[in-house]
Amino acid sequence: MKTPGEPDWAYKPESSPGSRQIQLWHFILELLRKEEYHDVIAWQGDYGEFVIKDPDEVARLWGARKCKPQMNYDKLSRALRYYYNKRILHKTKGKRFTYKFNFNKLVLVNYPFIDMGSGRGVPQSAPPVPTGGTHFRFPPSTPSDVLSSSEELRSPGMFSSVARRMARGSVSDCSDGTSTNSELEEAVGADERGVGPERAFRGLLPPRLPHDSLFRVYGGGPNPAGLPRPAPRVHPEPLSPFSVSPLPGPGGLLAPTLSPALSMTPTPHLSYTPSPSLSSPMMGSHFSFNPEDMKHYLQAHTQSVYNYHLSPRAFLHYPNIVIPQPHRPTLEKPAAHHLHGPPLPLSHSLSQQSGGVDEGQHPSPFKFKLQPPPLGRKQRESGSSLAASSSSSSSSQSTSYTGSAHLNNSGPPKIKVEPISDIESEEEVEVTDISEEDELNHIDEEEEGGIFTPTARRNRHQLNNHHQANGNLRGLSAPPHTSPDEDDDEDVFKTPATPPIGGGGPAFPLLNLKSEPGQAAPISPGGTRCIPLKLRFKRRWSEDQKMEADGERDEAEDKKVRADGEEEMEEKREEAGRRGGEMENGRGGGGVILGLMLPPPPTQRRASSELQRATAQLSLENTSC
DNA sequence: CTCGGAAGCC
DNA sequence: GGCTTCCGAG
Repeated sequence: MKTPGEPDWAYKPESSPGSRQIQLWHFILELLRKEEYHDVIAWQGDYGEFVIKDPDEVARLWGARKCKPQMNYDKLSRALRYYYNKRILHKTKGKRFTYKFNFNKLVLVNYPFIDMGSGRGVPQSAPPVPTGGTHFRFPPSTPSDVLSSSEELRSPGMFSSVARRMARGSVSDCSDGTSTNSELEEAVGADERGVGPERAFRGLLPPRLPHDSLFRVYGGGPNPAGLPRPAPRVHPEPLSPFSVSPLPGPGGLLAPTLSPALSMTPTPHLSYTPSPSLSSPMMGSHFSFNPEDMKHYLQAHTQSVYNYHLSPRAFLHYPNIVIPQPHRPTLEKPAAHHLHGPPLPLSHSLSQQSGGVDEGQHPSPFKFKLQPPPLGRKQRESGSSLAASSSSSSSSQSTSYTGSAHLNNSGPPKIKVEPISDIESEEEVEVTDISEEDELNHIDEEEEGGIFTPTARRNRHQLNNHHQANGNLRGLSAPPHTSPDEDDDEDVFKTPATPPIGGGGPAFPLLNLKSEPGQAAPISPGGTRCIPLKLRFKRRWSEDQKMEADGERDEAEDKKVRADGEEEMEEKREEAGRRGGEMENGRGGGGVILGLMLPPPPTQRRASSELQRATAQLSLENTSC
């Protein structure tokens, strides 16, 4: 029953956050969102960056959760390091016990309603993400559930069901599973009574939203038009890229919960953002839920980090959605700008692209897995030889975009956009094919989204090449040369977005370019590859910039604030990602991930708090062991 | 401290 | 697959 494209992992219950087999990163997220543990581990620094203040304690907690009394930081950190290759995390160099989630590309859109931060304390660095496992329990535990998951989304029941699950408590104890959680429980417990989780959810969402509704919600529905939102981008700190969720008000149904990520997304440059959002006075008139929005939304989900092991599938299928080719409406500007954000960040690009391509075709986009192929340093070093060959060859086919993308990026980071065509193929390919071509794609993916296919793995070394590839892509073969090193990896992380200036536009826009006719008609039908992407980008970019103006500025500032070598790069990318999430291949097929778009920081998360509480129960630790 | 290979467990 | 455990190296 699973659709062809869907990856197995999507179904895996075990990996789900709430499941017994909680994964370390879920656990970390969980701890991060609990105020109780702020002394032990907390967000700090920029996006997704967190510091383990008390390594031993974190290890202890982890050990407790996993019933591994022997756990210690050394081991835990090994596990964390293990995520480097998966692109889930990376180390913040120079800072002890400091790691950073790769939210950049990963959009946490899924499970939007999950709010992350419970604590108000949540900082700045906290991602707007749903944190922790607690919340996301979506992943069905059983196959049947899985199936249902999709249903859940659409049906009214979904939330409730979710809530129920949550209520049960995900954390299990080692022993039977029945036990509840200890520490957390208490904390949460009290609140919960007041509002049951279910209630909370329901409150958030109207009981029976058709899926349409949901989307609407996300899209813009949330804020009642009137919410006065604080200035969206107030964000003052560099740290808070993720801003906290913008939740609308308390009563809001959804809003809050709904993905902050989505809503927040500034998407400045998405030009055509559909922002239906209410808030904008201009458009406020009616928000109609556009297919685009949905699309965006869906896509976002697709890409979201959480997809990792969660099952996004649900989102995938929306056959009906047809995306018009968008184009950027210049007019509105993303109004979203501010607050609400439609989900779009990614989408636009995606939508356009995918719209055409993907969606229609395959619903299941998610092919991407986070795992990248890690090569060991050694391997890389030694491996260089291998790498060269395959990568180069593959490129040729890639569609124009790909190549173009590279070109653009060539400078600094490498970004790559997948070609649409590839995408499709990719889906299938992912696992199976590994032809040379694929390799390129994969590589690209890695850079962008961090998705890796098996193939990629093998050729990790090739990654080294990618740089070259980028340059060469269009061309074709990449020269062998390796420049491995950690930098690469990092680059990879960063890579995704990179827009030159603020706009991430360029890179992503590639896609748009395609679709956008209005502008410079950049692409001529046939020769996409040949076309001077740069020019296109440039134009596009300029437009975007105009549009983005506000948003960008902010971001720029943020960047300034920080300025660390690498980090800067990353951030840039990140930003790009956010803004431009567009680029990534939207098609789902590929797995691209996108940047998350983070939005401005609204602040409220009251509603969310309820959720949190509800979820809180889930518990972090089981003492039962 | 941090990294990552290798082996092993579930 | 996702760690856990151990460990040598930087």
